[in-house]
Amino acid sequence: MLRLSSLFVRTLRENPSDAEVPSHQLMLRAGYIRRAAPGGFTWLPLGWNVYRNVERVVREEMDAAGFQEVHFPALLPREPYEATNRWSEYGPNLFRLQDRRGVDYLLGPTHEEMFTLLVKDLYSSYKDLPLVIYQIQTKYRDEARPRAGLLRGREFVMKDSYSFDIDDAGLAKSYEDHRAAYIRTFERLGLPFVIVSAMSGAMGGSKSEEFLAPLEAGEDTFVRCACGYAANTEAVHVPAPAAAPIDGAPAARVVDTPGTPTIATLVDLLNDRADLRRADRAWNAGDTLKNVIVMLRHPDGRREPLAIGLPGDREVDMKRLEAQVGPAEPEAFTEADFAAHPTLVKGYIGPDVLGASSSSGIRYLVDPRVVSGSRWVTGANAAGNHVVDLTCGRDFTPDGTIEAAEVVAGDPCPACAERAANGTLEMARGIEIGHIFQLGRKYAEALDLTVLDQNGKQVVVTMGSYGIGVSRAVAAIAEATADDMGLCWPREVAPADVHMVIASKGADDIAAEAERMAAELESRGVRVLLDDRITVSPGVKFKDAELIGVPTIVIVGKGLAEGVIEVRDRASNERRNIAVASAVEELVAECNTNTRR
RNA sequence: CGGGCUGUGGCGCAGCUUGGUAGCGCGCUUGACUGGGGGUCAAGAGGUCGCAGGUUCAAGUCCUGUCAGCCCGACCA
Repeated sequence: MLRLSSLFVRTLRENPSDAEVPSHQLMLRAGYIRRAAPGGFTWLPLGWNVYRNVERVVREEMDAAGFQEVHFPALLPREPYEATNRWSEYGPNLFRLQDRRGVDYLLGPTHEEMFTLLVKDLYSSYKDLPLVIYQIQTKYRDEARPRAGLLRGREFVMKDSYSFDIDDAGLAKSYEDHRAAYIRTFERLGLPFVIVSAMSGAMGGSKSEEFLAPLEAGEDTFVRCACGYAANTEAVHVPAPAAAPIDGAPAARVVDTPGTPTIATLVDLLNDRADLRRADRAWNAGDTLKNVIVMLRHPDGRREPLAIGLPGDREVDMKRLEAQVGPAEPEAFTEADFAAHPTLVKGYIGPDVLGASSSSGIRYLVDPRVVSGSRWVTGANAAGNHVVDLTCGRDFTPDGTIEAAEVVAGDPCPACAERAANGTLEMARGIEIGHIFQLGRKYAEALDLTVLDQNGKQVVVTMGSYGIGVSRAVAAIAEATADDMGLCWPREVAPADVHMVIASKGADDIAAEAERMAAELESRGVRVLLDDRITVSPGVKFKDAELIGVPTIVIVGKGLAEGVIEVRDRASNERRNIAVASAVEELVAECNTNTRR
């Protein structure tokens, strides 16, 4: 039994000024956590209690799925990370340190290498596979900007698991097993979530999905549609409109458009000039074809220019672009680069000089909306000149398409488009609480993890990695369930089942009866947090109970004279009186309606 | 790493413009009253004003530097 008279906690009446998001504010105010370092938090008894419950649920679901728990050190040697290049690739986000002899170590940001080596150490036959092992471990990442309390720290707890399979079909199965286990886990945690497809980045065709808790405090932007489609913005495939016939399209003509280096100035000029005005409607930015040049830096250091053609009403989304061109990294096209490519006239770049076989030789990829037969106003490769009715497939042929344009609310939903429906996308924010990933053979190859197959041949193992942010999930649950009175935990993770308030001076008959009931509840497996403080007024106790957020609040007070106590549901705020005689029975039943322990 | 804001008892803040005894509310301690919604009264404890230089007879206040926190952006297996 927890007693508020002795519990190591101090609730705050006001929000600390350095906390912004609700979960952070409330967990500080209710005495669950204290900041200990930039991006590092101390768990106080109430917080640690909740943390352990979340961890227990995660562990139970992993075990139930047949995954086996192991535990690595957080302090790791450099060599394995050297083999996969991540010692350098991880960059400043990696916490590095040296021992007394100057030997390099790191604090593990994630453990793919170590798991791969462990399996290599022990296993060598296809008969040993499939295998899934996991750990619940403190991770370290030197985040440039820790924020929002537990939501992005530099030290946090992650459940990371890794699957090892002999072939792609096995990997797909392991992946689906994890997906199902994650769904069960988050449902038990009472955490609302959406599963969005994510980009696999440098890994090519591998599959990856994120579990996002759809909450404003989240850092991830995703899109969703009423039809159920949801995706990370990086993974959205823009539906291509139907190609238009080229025959009959008006001939392209170059027009003099002085002083129009930007889309806005160009559109204004088109609408102002009688000879250029459209008959059917005004010109808008979406009628123009903007050609953006970026420089790609390949892992080997090679730099390659890339031209991206997209409708003028859209910006290039750097995250979407990066996801497309990885492992190369896009950089700005500098003045020096322009100088090295004199055919490119800044502000007036047109498709004529773009493309692998053009005069510039620059690869030219366009937005999927630039389909054959579409007509555009675009640069004429001379300062102050644009070309109108330049028709794709007749006047220019791009080298391919690229998903690099920003996605905005109201864009057509790709899933709907496939079945000729017309749903539109809305933008939403989410907290990434889980990520499942078909890694493939990258780590197994780098670290030479092979097994013998049925034919006695060495084959490279294929892997998946799967993460749940355990400490982050605590904050996400707080965020998802809190209301304007305070925290409001689902019973499964709450620090107690019943918060019993003694609404009297204490040390009297009322207190004695409360003590008796609390003890009996505990003996029946109900976790009780008893507010037995004798010098604290009832109002303070009620406020604290609401702030602390235990799901059932029981008030033992003046009703006792009529043989009743009051029971309140923290979430719904419903209250009712129950007879003292049957109180324990009723409370036991109430606390078991949600399973736990 | 860029932009903005902020550092004054455990928490929230005022004081800084115009340099001169460090203040308020909450919390904490003691006592009395009160006892179903952060109650009342009285008496207390607790702060080298983020840090380091500088200007000055005198710096929380002015100047320079630096560190830290928060927010936005960049970054984020």
